[in-house]
Amino acid sequence: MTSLTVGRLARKFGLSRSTLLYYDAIGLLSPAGHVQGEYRQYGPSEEERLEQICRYRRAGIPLQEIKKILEAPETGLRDVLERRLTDLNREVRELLDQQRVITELLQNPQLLQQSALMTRELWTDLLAHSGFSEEDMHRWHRSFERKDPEKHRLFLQHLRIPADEIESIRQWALSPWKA
Amino acid sequence: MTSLTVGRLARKFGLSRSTLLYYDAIGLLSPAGHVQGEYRQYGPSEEERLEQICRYRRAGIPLQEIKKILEAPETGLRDVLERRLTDLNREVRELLDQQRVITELLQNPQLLQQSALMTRELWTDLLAHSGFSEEDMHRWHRSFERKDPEKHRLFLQHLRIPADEIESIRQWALSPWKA
DNA sequence: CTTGACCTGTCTATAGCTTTACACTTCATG
DNA sequence: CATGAAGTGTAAAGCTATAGACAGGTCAAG
Repeated sequence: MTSLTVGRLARKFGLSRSTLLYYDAIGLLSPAGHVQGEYRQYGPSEEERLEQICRYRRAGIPLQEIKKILEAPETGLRDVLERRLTDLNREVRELLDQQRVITELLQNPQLLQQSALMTRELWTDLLAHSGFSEEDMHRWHRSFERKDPEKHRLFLQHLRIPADEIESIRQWALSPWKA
Repeated sequence: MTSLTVGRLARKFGLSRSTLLYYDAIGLLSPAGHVQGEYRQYGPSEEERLEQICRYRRAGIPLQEIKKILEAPETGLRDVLERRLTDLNREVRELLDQQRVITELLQNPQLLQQSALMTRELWTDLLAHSGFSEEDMHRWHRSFERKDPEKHRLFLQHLRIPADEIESIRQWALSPWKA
């Protein structure tokens, strides 16, 4: 009798109890036999179903779509995945745009409303502290350089980096990355 | 009297009317003088404030944080931007993970539950149709190759690409990108 | 004055949960 | 068998940032 109550199942899958209750409420994953007032019992087939759900959720598929997929796997799975891939592309672009906006805000002392002296140390500290790996930085400088070389140059100047070093950074930005 | 009603202001800033109504409701941007039942009138100072709001919104800052920033610009702006940058980094990574999950799902015929013959044509069509540029594909193959070369090889095999071509694709993936 | 287009304020709904509330169960321990 | 901790049930509200429905107001043309 591999049968689990809601809390155990939640822990087993790294979800919260509320999440499973919610899945039950919307009819996405209901325990085997569940009468009013008694504990929910999830069997092996529910576990399998939940595994599927998690897989699709990790792909960012909305719960309603997951429901449809599990009801009729043959119809529309391709479509759903394809649509999600399209959306993902747009979302990634949007986030990268936001990164750009923030970095522009950060390099604009007027907007910071304090004559913060933004030096290279401050800048690299900030980015490192924000979880940018060296490679991330390389990618960031490269896209900056390619999108608007002049602005990139001004930005580097703003960080009080000497002219010759600016040039080498710009070269580095355009070169392939090597760890 | 450069005074606008809610709909006009919304159009001027490319927002929806509901958005401005919501900003009013949460006290983020309220029209100059507004008595119950009468039309909202937004003056020039409200427009300026809205401009700020949009700027921060484009950076993905939550409305509550924007409110705080506008109330006391000197305190915490740096912190907020820095936090947002951290979050952005995580979010981008999550989306890229989702892309990976989807592509894994798509390359798994069992999960597609139809013996779809995934050829290279299908694959590239799919990605192109999903808004991937050539450079995106290059980046994708590169990260795949680096994260798990063997899996990448198997995937290419799965697309029925001949062995010699697979090798050249893997080389291409690791080489720097050039338009 | 009436028609119609285009507003407006207010209220409700959306996704995907999380949080809170409170009473009831189960189970290991003493 | 009593006790306490940890778990469970249900129901409800809260969250973000909008979108949409709906009844009524405004205004120019005819």
